[in-house]
Amino acid sequence: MAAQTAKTNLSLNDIAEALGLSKATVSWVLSGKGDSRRISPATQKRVKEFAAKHNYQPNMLARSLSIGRSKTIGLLISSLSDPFYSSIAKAVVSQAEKQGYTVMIATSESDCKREASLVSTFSYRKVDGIIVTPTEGADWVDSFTNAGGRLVFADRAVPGSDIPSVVVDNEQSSYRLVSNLIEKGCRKIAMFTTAHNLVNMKARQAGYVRALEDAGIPVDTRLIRDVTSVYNQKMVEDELDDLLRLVPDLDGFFFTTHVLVLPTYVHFTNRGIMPQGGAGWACFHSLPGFEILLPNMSIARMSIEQVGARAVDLLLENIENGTDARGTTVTINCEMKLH
Amino acid sequence: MAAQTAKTNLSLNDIAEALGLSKATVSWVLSGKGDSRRISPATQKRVKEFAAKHNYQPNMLARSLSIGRSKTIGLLISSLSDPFYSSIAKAVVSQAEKQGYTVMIATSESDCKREASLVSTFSYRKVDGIIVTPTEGADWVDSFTNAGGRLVFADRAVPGSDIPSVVVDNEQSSYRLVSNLIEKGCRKIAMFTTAHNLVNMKARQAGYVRALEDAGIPVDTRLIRDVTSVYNQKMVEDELDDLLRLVPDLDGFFFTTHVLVLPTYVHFTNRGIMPQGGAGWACFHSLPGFEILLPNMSIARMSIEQVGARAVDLLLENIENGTDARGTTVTINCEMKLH
DNA sequence: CTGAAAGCGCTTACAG
DNA sequence: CTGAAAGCGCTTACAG
Repeated sequence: MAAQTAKTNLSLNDIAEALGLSKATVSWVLSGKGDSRRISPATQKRVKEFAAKHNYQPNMLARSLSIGRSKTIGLLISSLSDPFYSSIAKAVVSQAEKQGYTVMIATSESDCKREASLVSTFSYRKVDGIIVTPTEGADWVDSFTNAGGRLVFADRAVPGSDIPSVVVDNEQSSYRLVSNLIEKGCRKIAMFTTAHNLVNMKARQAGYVRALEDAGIPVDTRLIRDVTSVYNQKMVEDELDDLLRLVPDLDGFFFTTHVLVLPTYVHFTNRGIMPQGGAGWACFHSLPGFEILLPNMSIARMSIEQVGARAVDLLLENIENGTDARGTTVTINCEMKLH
Repeated sequence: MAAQTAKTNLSLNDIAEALGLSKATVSWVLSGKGDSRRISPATQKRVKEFAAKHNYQPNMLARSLSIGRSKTIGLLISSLSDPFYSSIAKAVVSQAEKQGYTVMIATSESDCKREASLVSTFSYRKVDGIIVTPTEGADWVDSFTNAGGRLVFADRAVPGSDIPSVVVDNEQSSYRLVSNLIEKGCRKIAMFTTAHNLVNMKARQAGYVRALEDAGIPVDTRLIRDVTSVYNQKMVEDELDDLLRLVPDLDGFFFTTHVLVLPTYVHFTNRGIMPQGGAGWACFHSLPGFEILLPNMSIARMSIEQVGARAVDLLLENIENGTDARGTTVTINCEMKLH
């Protein structure tokens, strides 16, 4: 309203000049070190009041450049459209904020060229460290850490690497899910999966196999189904039809991922096989609506938020203590909803 | 492996010294202005090779401080767990990246105190501009823009404000959804909503009302239902039961938001009212699984990605041209899936 | 109790 | 064709 020219923010220097003090003095009091520097209360008061009155905003760029720390971390996740990754992002952002850090975010789209280039962007921008859900064959890691970069992996660890990681206990949780089905009397339990070559998927399959073996049930490979494209309903249906044809008396279902559940639900319903609220089903991870649609399904709910939060803790710990936590792996247990 | 000390990144100065040149010269060639500055090809070659060999990474902090631009934008959304907002984030991040900008992200959790404080964090950090999905009564706007800050609103505009905004055409899309139901013969169309005081919800209700009026159907307020807590299944059910009791012959359903659909679906199914794949239903926005569960439901699919992308375009345009686009409102139309 | 000065790593008029 | 110098806005030994 008032015809005032947009006042560009004043600097430490402006305050110093206006008050007839040195930049140093102003800097000390504004950074809360006035008392320890034994600056007179009167001066401190003048400075603080002036700063408040004129709404002084320190320039973090300058500060960061000066102290060599930016209080910024980079987050590099595979995707932001997948609720799984956006949950990680949510947790990372909120945990970082608690500790006074701001997060820069980028998505690799599971492309390792992009990943490498985005990591280097973060580097340029002098983030204090990065958190990444690594793609297959990330080759930037060594050069990044050799240059002094701090890094923690979230969700996936890279086999053979000693970069600190926060992961979910895929094998054990799958084991418990499948064991639960067995306890309920299931004997012919199908395993429905996708992208079965990914580390996490392998671990889930291992849990499935171990549960069967521990129960003395032979593994029937006809029951293990990998669908290439989850979003191709036809593919899913063909796989299911084939499965039902070969093993018509299957009595249990273990989904290695939530995304396979709904297509199966619909196809079964259409075929007249009522899912009975998911009794005899078990699923890794959940989707909004499952508790309504499939109240009887057993679920291993990944505490994704914990993955994100712990990753931040681990990273900031390293940053602030100058450590690197090589070889550390934090394993987050799933929250089990068993029947 | 090699017992090499972590080589901290070299600076412009290091290069200059190593090559016996001035920082200026090095800076010119590395920033691609070597030719226009008429620096000898030989020198340019030496500099570039040296930089490449030693993997020189410019310090963006220093660069930003020097030129007064950070090539960074701030994104402040309500939440990251809601797919709607994470889609905005996705679009913003990818569009910004295309133009060489990095995004800092924060979530307001719809708390306007937090919002104000996070905006000011972005300010400190000297982002070139911010994109925000504003909460009710955002009071930081004037002081932010008066200080020269650039800003565009996404998803919601603030009534009475002339801050550039990118919004979805809530009223018109709702109108079309409801008109579609009417064309199909529905006459007693319930409207199921939540948080009906939010700008966007009001607009959707307005579209509903206008569609009815244009068709000469009187608005029956008993058909308009607002549920306070969407995640309280009991509340939703009570509201539905009450509705069915008062208007047992209702023949259509307009959901102002996708989150209300699944609870209704389940409750209806339990009550023996078959949703018939959503025939006679219309919904604002979608959820994964709807196309499978409710293939006959009409849907207004917000092009959220477009909202994010256009917001970035608008912001960067302003940043690079020094304009402010006051009063501009970009309206994104929904993609309609009608039956 | 406070200040003058150097430094963080860039950019960019200004000179020659 | 290239360099010396000032500046961006901070912090922090060092002096007194």
